[in-house]
Amino acid sequence: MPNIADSPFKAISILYRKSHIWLNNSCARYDLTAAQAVVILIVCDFQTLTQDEITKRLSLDKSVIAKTVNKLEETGFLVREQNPKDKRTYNILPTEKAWKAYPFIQQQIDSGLAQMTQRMTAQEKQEFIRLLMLAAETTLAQEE
Amino acid sequence: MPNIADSPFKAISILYRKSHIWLNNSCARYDLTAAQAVVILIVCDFQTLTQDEITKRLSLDKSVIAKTVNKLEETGFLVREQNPKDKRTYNILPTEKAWKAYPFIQQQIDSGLAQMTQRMTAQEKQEFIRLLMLAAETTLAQEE
DNA sequence: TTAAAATAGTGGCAATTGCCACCATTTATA
DNA sequence: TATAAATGGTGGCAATTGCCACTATTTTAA
Repeated sequence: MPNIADSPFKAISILYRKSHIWLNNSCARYDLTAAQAVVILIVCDFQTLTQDEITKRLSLDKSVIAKTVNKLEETGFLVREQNPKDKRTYNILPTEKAWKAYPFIQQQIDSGLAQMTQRMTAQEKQEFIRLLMLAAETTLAQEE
Repeated sequence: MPNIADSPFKAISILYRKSHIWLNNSCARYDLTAAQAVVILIVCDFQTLTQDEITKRLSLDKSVIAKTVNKLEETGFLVREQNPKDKRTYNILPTEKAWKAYPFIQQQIDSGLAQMTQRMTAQEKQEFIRLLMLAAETTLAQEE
């Protein structure tokens, strides 16, 4: 069957779903799902974030982050600290358990990217990444 | 907040989710969800397909397609015909209602792409599309 | 300073998706 | 030809996500 990925819209869907399947499978050894791994990644990147900051950085609905953070607190990857300056917010912090998983998650995401760009030259790969991020930035700027 | 879409992995997630939100909103006037619209699109593209062919072309799990086709039959967008040559399969056909929605869906997908490539030159856009489809093809080829 | 608006977070519901076990039919093989 | 394997499709369950309505707190404005 030729031209399976015959439109950019379908291509984006395929890349999204496959990359999440990869991450789900590889993170299973840490008892983490892909969605949870991404939250750990970003919290470790910044050391501490409020839920709202995670929401903005991942561009997900705030209720989604609330649920994921909740789960990760239960499973001991994150802790919540009430902010005394603003009682509406929590500071989310990684635990030792999260720091242990962190480099593995980074590596898995890199290797997923390596897989999908396998047939590209180094220059094409670089351009692909640049254009993906430009498209995402453009999309986010249209929110308002 | 600079560099929100600071990784290609996040960029793909954002593009996937936002494009589906757009399609969901615009297709609401036809009482169609984004997932349903995509199935109508592909069935109209080929005039008739089995569920398995839809599955392969969209690279989704076969049970997902079964559920979506089922819904679209209920809502009168598709009809199933038993294949007399192979009693396991159905031929899925668009109804008049699907043909009416078809050009609109095509146009909505184009306009979503136009939005995300707004800040690209024509040449960059073309390259972006080429690389997206190359990445998706590469990903699919790794399935086996 | 009080009332209104904005902000941060929660919980419920529905749609999408993936995985699994399962059934029926067809194809391959011993 | 009988049996095993492959194929096409269904239904259940769980995770992800988006949307909405809601609460509590903080900020703004009258």
